[in-house]
Amino acid sequence: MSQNLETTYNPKEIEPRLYDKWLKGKYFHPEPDLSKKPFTTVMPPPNITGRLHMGHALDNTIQDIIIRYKRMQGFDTLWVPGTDHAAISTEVKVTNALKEEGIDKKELGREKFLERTWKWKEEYAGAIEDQLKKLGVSCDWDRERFTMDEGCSKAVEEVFFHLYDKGYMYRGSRIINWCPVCKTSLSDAEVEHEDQDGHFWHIKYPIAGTEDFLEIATTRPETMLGDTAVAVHPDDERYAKYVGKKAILPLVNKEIPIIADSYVDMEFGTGAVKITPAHDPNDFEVGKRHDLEEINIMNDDATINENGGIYAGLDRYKARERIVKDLEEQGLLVKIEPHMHSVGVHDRCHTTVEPLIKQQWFVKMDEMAKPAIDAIEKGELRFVPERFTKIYLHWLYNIKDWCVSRQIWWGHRIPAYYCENCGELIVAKKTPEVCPKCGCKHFTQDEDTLDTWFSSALWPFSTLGWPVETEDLKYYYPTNVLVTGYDIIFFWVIRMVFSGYEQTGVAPFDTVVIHGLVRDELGRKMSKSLGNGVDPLDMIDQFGADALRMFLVQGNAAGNDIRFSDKGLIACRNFANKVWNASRFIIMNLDNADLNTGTDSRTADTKYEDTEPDSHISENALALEKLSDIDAWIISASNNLVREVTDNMEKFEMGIALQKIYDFIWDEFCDWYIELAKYRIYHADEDKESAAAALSTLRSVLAKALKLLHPFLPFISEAIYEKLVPKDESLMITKWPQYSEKLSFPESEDVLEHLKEIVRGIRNIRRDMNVPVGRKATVTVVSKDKALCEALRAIEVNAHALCQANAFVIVENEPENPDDLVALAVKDAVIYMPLAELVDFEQEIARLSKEEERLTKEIGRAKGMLSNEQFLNKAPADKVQAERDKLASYETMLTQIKEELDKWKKKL
RNA sequence: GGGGAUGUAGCUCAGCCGGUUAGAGCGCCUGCCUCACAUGCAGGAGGUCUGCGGUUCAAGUCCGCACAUGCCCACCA
Repeated sequence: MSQNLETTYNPKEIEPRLYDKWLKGKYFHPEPDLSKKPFTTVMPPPNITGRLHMGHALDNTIQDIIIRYKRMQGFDTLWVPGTDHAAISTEVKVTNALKEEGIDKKELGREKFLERTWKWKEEYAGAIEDQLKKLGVSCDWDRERFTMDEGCSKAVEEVFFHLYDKGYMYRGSRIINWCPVCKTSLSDAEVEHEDQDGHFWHIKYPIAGTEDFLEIATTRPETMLGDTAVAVHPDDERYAKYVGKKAILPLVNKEIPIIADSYVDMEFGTGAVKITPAHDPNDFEVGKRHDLEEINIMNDDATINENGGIYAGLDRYKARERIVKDLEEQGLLVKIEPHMHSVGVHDRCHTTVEPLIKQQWFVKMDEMAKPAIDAIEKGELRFVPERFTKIYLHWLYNIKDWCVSRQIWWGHRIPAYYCENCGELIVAKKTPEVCPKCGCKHFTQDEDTLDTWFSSALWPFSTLGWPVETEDLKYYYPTNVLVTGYDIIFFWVIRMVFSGYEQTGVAPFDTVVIHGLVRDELGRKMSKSLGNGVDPLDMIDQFGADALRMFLVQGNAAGNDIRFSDKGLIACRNFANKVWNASRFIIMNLDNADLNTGTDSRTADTKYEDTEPDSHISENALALEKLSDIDAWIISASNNLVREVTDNMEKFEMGIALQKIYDFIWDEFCDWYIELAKYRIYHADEDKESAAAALSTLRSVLAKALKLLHPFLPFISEAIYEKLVPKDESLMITKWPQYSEKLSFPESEDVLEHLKEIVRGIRNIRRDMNVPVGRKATVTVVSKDKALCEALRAIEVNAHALCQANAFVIVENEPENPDDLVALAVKDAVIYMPLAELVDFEQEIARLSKEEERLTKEIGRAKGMLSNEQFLNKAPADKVQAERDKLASYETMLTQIKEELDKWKKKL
């Protein structure tokens, strides 16, 4: 069969048009409205280093779902988009791009390099914006920001001055992480630890004036060129006699002190440690305690410098080889052991970092960490899911000062100047006129720029205008929710929180919604080197933005990783198609009805959709129409759905909320309600009012479902809604439905359940007895339940399609010739089908026996529970009663089954 | 070394406050081109909820231990 295009939803035609419509309607753009409550979120700014990946798609989908939901709830919603300059990453990219053109960065010079990088920024920020638009995000593009734009730069400066004045920003010579490839310092957070196979070299250090040696063990023999002591534990009796003496540093032939320090672990290695204060953070601390000399033996590219004597000029690893060889030749190498150890690498380029002593700018963290810690206890900040609170607190409790200066060009330049004459440091907005110390008029600005996270830390308020007290800042700040991945809690979330408290006195948001990573089909991280990345735009192109969005949130609990699969994506696309077709059916029939009655049913209000307290809904309105039990059921079910979805949205359980909508639309609405309503619609001439009630219900319930669906699948829901309710407005600004007691009809739900079981029962009898599909049978249902009988009429009129019946009879009394009939008890009803029209006895006996077994088992279980004194005494009354009811109904059914079985066995 | 996560159908995953017969999608099997949809419809098979112990009238759910697999943090040379 060839595909009929009209019957398949085609997102490509619809999505761009609707996004334009939204933009033109300015629906994403709010102005502070004091009559409303604000709801604000800021977008984690994507780096301008390249295209968006699945992680961005996930992050922004979640934000869009939240923001669309809140917008429909009537909040004045603001979502601020933007991009991040991504200092080191971008500098590396641009440098490489230049290199390919044969241009050397250094030769090009700072100014020209920055010009070039700004061009890069324009290009990539634009591409990112386009990509986000394809995803359907409803952020306010009029307020789009960039971490290096004028306002954000102003904020950065302001914060720098503030911290400097307070003494929280200081310049100091300390041991820092150095990337020899990027040639810049790094913060601790930018260093990743990797376990590597290494070696443990045992080396003899002769003790001056004796024949003795101290045997030390090291993983980095090349650093011995910078050794300024050997340390042992103060309680170590093996070495006590040497403490205070001198060791002779091999190769260098220099005397260094033997000191005692409790940092040394007696159990580990030989218990004697070489101390290299300039190239190891621990040794640095030991050095400070013992006032040791710090000898830097490395250049910025990790080659050995002039302090390394004959090894000068060698790369650190080359030097290691030579040193080991030389030690061996001198008989000072005792042994080499294999040793696993953890090595710090730069998270951007994976180069092994080198601890070096450098003059850098630091932010003092201990005081600023305090309010960020208290925020949790005071309830001013919470994580969803909650378990991430621990990670957050753990980092804060162990926080160290933040090295914020970077030796690169792309970034916010540090506003510090040095007097060219006396070196006096002046922190100021502009180049100072005169040195207050020496009167000199010549200054040099600090060459360094700030860590990229320094500006992102201010993002929630810098984007709203801070430090200027703008209307936006007053109204929209503090923001409400922040959505981000767990991998960036340290880098970003924590720094925003303490910056928010320090600069604005409040937490920058109250809720942090954490999501996981998108992995590939095999559970691996998506990465460039593996080549397993999936481009979200490709997926949107193939399946539509709605399908991608749906895939990213469905069936996933908050904070858990997601495994990408195109099969999952196809299932989501199929759902979109299902919604499309159900809607097509409804709209088509509404149109037909209009033709028949001469009215336009679509412009009428959707009666059961808008359930605001003062709306037109009333008992009266319901009574006026010929609503059947089935209509009442779907209205009631959709009403319950509203409550469930809203509850889950409030908890940020978006996966569950979507699942409920999915189940409702597909299983309840399409598979049952629409099927049951068909006959009434097709036979409108027989009963106009009934058809009208069905159509009205279809339209109302669909409209409600579309609203609930909209935050998740904004395009298709809007596309259908504009056809269903052709008013000049957008679904995205309609009211979020509310649960209403008036639309709750629990009895109808029971009736429906019963009815479903009857239909399934009939289908099952047919199947078990191998009745050919073409063969119709007469079905008789016996029941004294009035409501059920009424509801059964829906089947009666449509029995041919629903259960292949050529006749469907509902009666109160048992049939006179039960022996000639197959019977199936379903609660208070019994289904009879004539034996002559069916066939297989054995199948029927098998079916009944299976049922008998099941019921017997259930009765046993229920009886067990009910004979348990403890259960009767301790369980809540309704649970006990529920169990009694179950037992009674099982027993009735079992009796009937047994009679049936006897009957069939006799026939055999 | 510390912290946390995960373990449920063949696969990928849901499962709220402990309480009907543990669910979905995909895959598989059977039958259907039924006038919204074959991106569909009606059915079916498939589960010792990792294991052990505990709390409870009642445990996939809460607690403890064990095992397995990811992850994050950490200065052991």
